[in-house]
This record gives sequence, structure tokens and C-alpha cells, in this order.
Amino acid sequence: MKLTINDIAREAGVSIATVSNVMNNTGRVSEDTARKVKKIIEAHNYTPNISARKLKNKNSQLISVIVPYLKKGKFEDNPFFWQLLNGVENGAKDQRFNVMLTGVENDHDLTFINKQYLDGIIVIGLDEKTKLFKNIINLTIPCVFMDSYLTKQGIYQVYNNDLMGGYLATKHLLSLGHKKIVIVAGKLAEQGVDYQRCLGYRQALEEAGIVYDPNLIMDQGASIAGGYHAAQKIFSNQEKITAVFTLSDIGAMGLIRGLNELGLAVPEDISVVGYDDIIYSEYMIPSLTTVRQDIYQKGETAVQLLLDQINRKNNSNGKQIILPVELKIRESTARRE
Amino acid sequence: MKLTINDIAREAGVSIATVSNVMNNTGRVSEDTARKVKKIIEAHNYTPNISARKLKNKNSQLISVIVPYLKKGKFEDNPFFWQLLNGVENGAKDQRFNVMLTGVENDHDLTFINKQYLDGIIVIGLDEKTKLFKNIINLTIPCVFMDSYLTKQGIYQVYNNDLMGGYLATKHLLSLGHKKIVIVAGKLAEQGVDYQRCLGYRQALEEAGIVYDPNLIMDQGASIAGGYHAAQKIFSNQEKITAVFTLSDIGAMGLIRGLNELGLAVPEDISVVGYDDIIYSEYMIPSLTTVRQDIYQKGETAVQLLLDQINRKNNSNGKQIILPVELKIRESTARRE
DNA sequence: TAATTTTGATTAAACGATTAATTTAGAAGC
DNA sequence: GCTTCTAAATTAATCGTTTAATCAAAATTA
Repeated sequence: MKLTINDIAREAGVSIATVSNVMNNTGRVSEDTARKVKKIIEAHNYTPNISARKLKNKNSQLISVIVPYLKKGKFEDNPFFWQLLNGVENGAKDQRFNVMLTGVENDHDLTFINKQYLDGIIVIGLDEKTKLFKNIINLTIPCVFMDSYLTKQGIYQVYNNDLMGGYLATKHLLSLGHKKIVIVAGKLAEQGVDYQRCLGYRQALEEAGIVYDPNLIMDQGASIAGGYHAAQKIFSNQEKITAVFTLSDIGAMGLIRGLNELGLAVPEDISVVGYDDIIYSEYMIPSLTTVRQDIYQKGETAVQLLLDQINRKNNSNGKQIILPVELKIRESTARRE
Repeated sequence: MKLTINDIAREAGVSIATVSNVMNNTGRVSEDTARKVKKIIEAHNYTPNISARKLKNKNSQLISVIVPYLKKGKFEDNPFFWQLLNGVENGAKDQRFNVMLTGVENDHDLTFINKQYLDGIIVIGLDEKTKLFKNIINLTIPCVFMDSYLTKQGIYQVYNNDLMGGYLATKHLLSLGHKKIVIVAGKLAEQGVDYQRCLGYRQALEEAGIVYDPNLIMDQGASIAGGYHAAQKIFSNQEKITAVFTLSDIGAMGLIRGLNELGLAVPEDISVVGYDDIIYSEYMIPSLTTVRQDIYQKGETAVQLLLDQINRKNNSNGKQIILPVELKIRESTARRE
């Protein structure tokens, strides 16, 4: 049914070794023979069986993007991941790699990522202290960690300049005259992006001579519902809050909706800055001032870093790539009255 | 280095065949032996080499979701796909299947499918007339087609009741007194979902005794930018349009933004109905009246249908599953003044 | 007890590639 | 003409499983 190397060899009147040599350009075949074999390969659109090749060579042309889900069955509503996955898939395709998506829970055992099955993985937002991290490291397969600030030596990481993002957003709000700026964060784990963004926030405050008030940090969840619920808290807060820095655009979306329902207008009553610049931010009403990161490009970068690692296998010096961020000023922020 | 079945067999003092039989629960092994072997497998955390298994069995526990992209390098901005993929991944995980994502262009060669020994594929929104469709059919691997209305016998399909969705949305607008209702569609290919939704629209018009006017159908693209640009057209249209039925929520999002910029308020000046009920629709300002389909569940359903096919292999009767839709009435529609 | 069946294990042949070791055929050197 | 060298092809082993074909021992039957 399916063509094998034997079929090609038979038709070309050569041995399978020769066919293999032709395919792998080992230079051990005469030009004439090579041409003849190639023609037959072309004609039948033959491609070698990856499993067989892998059994010998130990590579599968398959990588996985690992998303530590909150819970099985729970839909992750941030389009961030989708955009990222598009970037990864696109970058991988260029080098004829395929991309798997795997959602895992935090204490998941990774037997399903059989060591011999994947050529590499990209892991998003993982903390070094988790069991999952240890399990992944133990796999000793090429790996790129994205959006986490890990201290372990010799690993590959990609993230945006989150500290700068936090700094820029806060500085912008400060420049508009805001003093009481709330942060609505996802989880503030020390190795997460939100922690860094908060550091940037604190740095900007400090430069402006404003005392950091931990009560203004809300650890609410980065989801759309998280933002929505934060509105209530902000509304009932005694202090006069005039600006909110939400560490995700979807959180900002929920927040603005929530504020509206409580009779607070954005930006007239409260200014809001988001984070990510997902595609919808530009089209929201009001359009969202936000810290832009190029998510698609981040995906491409990560896959590139991973494939580099896969190709020259024994280089384990590790590498960090920090991508730039940019403040996009739109309608959701205004001068404090 | 890596443990093989031989190591386990040696340590257990049995043959590799016995180890294999233990792993695959063939029932050909005595309880005592099985227990002994299992213990050793456990102790070493051994997992069989998938490539070897694949080579023998020609199955991979791997399926792919195929998204016919518009173009390579172009990011597909509809979160629909992400939600769907989450559903698929979740459903697949239950049965220990992994999920690949593949974006293909219309004339893409599909060799990767054989190479990876995919056990099955889910294809989204594909037209029967395309070359890609023919190529896929020729592969003769288990396949589920989603969101297309194909006429070929013996194939498996999953879609929502799009005709009903179109009907419900239109009926709702009619009941609010609207007469000139524009449709902003993606592509109106005969086998696509948008075509069906338009049929529903026409049916509702007919019941209300309103003549169908093809000039009111805009074939603008279902993207957010498509909706945005449609606003201009609607604005400059001479006829007094009071309502728009956008065949995607993100299109509606772009549209509402566009209308706003042109000084038209939703729903005061124009009512807008979307389609999909993505998670953001509820949080938009105004929140979006839309036809809800449970995308996550659709993903789960598709994967279930696919795995059924994979498991009892020779049943090729085909099957269609039609999932229900529901109208969600929110703020973006109002009675015509 | 001898013949037969059942049970539980082993042997060995695939699966489809890669590659080290080997063979063959010409060409070159003397 | 004989040896040596080189280029180009082949042979055969190997990767780690599954499974059909066997086989041996124990259990059952006559």
C-alpha cells in the first residue's frame, strides 16, 4: 500500500542502501545513479517512514508546546496562546517540523511525553519549584522555557522585557497625573512575568517619589472574569483609585466591562492599561492602551531557538532571548482630572 | 542509556515477548509473571519506545487538527480555533491521544500525514471542490470534517445547525422591527457555514414577507478587519440600514468599532447580531447579541467521532452530527425607532 | 497409563529505515 | 600482465517493538 524504500530500490534497480544514501546526500553515490533514484522518488512522491528513521536516528521531526493548564476541561480563554501557537507552527513548518499541543496539569507525570517521541518542547510559564519543572528537566530533551524567569543554569529561555513593560505602563499613568494605581495581576509567583512587571511598576513609582502600597496589588487572576470581579473591589475601595494597570488585555476587557456596569466610565473616571496587545485591544470601545509584545514573533523565536538546539545537539550553554516591548497609547487612558 | 524491553526482560528473567504481552494486556501471561514484570516496569519507570511501536503497528496515538490557513505567515485571529483546539485536545487526552496542529494552504502536499503516521485528522471548513479535499480523501485515513456541508457519501461531519442560527438571528431582528438587514459574511462558498446561515436568513425574511435583496449581502471577510471595513460601506449606503447580522463575533467587534468611529451608535442607530458567542462577546461594550455555538464541545464531539472511527476501523458508513445553536440576546440589538 | 487439551512461556520474523563492513569493477602504476 | 588503489555499489546488522508460530509442561480425559 504505502511505498517503502524497498519499492524505490526495486524500481531503480539498486539496493536500499543506495536509495538511503541518495536521500541523505552522503556523497557516496555517483551522479548518474543519484539522478535516476531521485527521479523515481519524485515520481512516486515517496517520503521515508519517520518511525523507522527515528528508531535508528532518534529524531521525529515533532515538537510540542506545553501549556500548563489550570485544570483539565477548563478552557484557557486567553487568545495569547493561540497567537503564540500560530507563530510556533509557522516557524516549525519552515524546517519541516510538526507541532503538537499538550495541556498538562501542574503535577502531571510526563510519561506521555515519551522521551523518544518528541525532539523538543516549548514550555510556557512554568515555575522552577513545581514538580512539573523537575520532571521536564529530567527528560533531558531539548527545551525552551517561555515567559518564566528561571535561575537554573544552562537552559534556554525566551521572554519579553516584562520589567520594562511594567515600567512604561506605570510611567505613562504617572505622567497623566495618576497617583493611586492599582495592579490587577494573574499569579504573582516570583518566577512569573507578572512579578517582573510589578518590579517595573515599583521602579517607576520610586522614580516619581511615590510610596509603594502593597494593598493596591490585586492578585485576582489574569482571566477575563478575574478582571471583571476586580472592578467590584476597586469600586468599593475607600481610597480614590484613578488608574488600573491590568497585566493582561483580556483582564482589562473584563475590568472595563465591570467598571461600566458599576457606573464608572473609562477613561473619564478611571484609566486602564492592559498588557499583550492582542488583536482585539485596538477594536475595543474604548480602545485599550496597552504594552505590546509581538506574540507571534515570540513563538517563531522560541521555535528557532529550540531547533538550533536540536540541530547542534551537544551545545548546552543555555541562552536567554529578551524581546522588546512597546507602549501603545490608545483611548483607555486619560489625564487625571 | 535508555531502558528497552530487553533490559526489563532480562531483569525479570523472562522473554521480551512476555514483557510485551504484559504491557499490552493480551491475557496470555499468568498473573504471577505479570505482577513480577509490572513491578520491574514500575520500578524503572520504563515506557516503550513509541517509534518502534509505530513501526510495527502503524499507529501513533496522534491525530491532527488541520486548519486551512489563508496564507502562511498570516495569523488567524479568530479565537474560535483556539477554543476548538482546546476541546479537541481535552477529548483526545481522555483516550491517551496526542494532538497536532497543522496549518495548510490550499494546495499543500500532505506527506506529513503519512510520515507521522497520523491515526486520524479533523479538518475545518474545507470545500469539496478544492484540491486539498481530494488529497485528503485519497489518504484514506480516518477523518472528520468540521463546519462544512459536504455531499460525498460515507464521510463523517460535525457542524452546528447553521441554518437555524441564521434563522433565529434574523427573526430576532425582524421582531424588533428591522427591515433592512445587512449580512456581513466571510466567504459564501456553497459548502460553507456562511451559506447555510444565509439560507436561514432568507427563510426568516420570507416568512415575514420581506423580499430578499442580494445587495444587502456583504462578502467582506469574517475577520475583525473585515467587519471594521464593512462599517464604511454600511455608512455610505443610501438605503436606510438599521441592522447588521455579522457571521462571526470578531467581525461584529470590528464592525461596531467602525460604526462608532463613523458616529453611529450600537444599538441606538444600528443593531448588530454576531455569531459564535466567543468568550469576549459577553464583555464587550455593548455586549453582543449573538448566536451561540458551544465550540469547546464541538471539538470534543469531533474527536469522539474520530476516535470511534479509529477504534472500530472498518465502519465506513459515515455520520453527521448536528449540534444545536441558541440565540443569546444582549445589548447590541434594540427596537428600531 | 496414554492421549489430548490447556496454559504459559519462548523463538523468530517482521516493521522500514541507516550505516559499518564488504565486495566489485575499473583505473592507475609498475 | 599483475598488483594496488579508488569509486561505487551491495550486504547485513541494527534500532525496539509486536505477534504468529512453536514448544514444554501441566491438567484433563478416556
